[in-house]
Amino acid sequence: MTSLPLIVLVGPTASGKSSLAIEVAELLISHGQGAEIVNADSMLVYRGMDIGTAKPSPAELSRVRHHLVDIMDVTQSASVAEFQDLARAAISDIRGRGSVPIMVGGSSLYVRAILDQFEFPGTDPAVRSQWQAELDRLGPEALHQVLAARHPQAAAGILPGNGRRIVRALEVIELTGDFSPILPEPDYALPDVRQFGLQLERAEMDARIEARVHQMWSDGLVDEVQRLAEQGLQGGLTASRGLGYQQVLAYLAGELTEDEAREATITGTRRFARKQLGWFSRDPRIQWLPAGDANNAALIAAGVGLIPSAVGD
RNA sequence: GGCAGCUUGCCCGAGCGGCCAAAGGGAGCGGUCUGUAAAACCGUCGGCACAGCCUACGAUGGUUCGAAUCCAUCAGCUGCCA
Repeated sequence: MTSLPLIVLVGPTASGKSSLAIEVAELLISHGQGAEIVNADSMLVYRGMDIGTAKPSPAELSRVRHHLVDIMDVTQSASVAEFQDLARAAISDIRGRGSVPIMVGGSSLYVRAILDQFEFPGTDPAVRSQWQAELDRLGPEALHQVLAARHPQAAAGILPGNGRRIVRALEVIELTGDFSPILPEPDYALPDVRQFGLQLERAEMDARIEARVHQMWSDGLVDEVQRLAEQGLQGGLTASRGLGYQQVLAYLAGELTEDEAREATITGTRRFARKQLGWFSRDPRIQWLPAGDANNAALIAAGVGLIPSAVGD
């Protein structure tokens, strides 16, 4: 074959993306086709964040080669732009050795940044921290005025309460002279991309999430967070915001009871899953499959033409 | 058993005679998004035949032109007294 497809698995948390990826990979491997998994999840990259991220177990990870898992300390900040580079590099390496890359992602921005025509203006820590300081001093509304004075169009596209985006816009304007708050149209930058989404009903999704969070607690999430806290988890911009981690940190700081932390993790995860659904449902290129269906791996492998279809079509 | 307090919309919680369908928060629902996206932000949020009406502030009955707000009785919860 001339080119190998890039299989992309998306869908809400707890829909079974990670294990399906392993299944698909193993199925391909059993047909003599190499396959490797690329993680596109901002939390799985962190070493030590295992229980709360529902990271595949060491045994599962050893069954199929995984990329971009356990590559950072919790004090480092993962960022989309960095992910874009790392993931694209991993994908082309995998293809280079004749294997099929299978990417698993939970957030649309990360997935699209990797797959689509998507360019990020640079960043400068000094400039950033200067505007961040301004934000702390003036508050978001006042800073929005500053932005409006410098670049009315950018300001128009950002709500006055959204301090984070205002800071970034000011940073980019200072660096490049311009800033566009508009997301580009879907347009693949990589060849042969095939996106599959796992779909499930809300009630089912909510039930899975709740069960999963309870499981995390009994698996020792609190201990895990305690351990990570000793490594400076609170200081990590991204890692400390992870669902479950954020809440347990609040519990350990005495701001929540343990029960409240667990409940907050459940509702937070539910909200996140709904947002994921929203993001992905707007991408018409995704082909949807029912989550949990035993035939999914075969359907995907056959669907991209890598194994003969068992059902015949 | 006696005394004191509490009972508000899906949840938490303010209100203490009219301006109350009832502040605020959470959840839910909808939306935004280019270097923290498991983030940040915004809208909506009792029902309907919708500038009006209906239902609603533990239950029932009263006082009042008018009550979530005052009184009485009942029910449940909490604290002190045994």
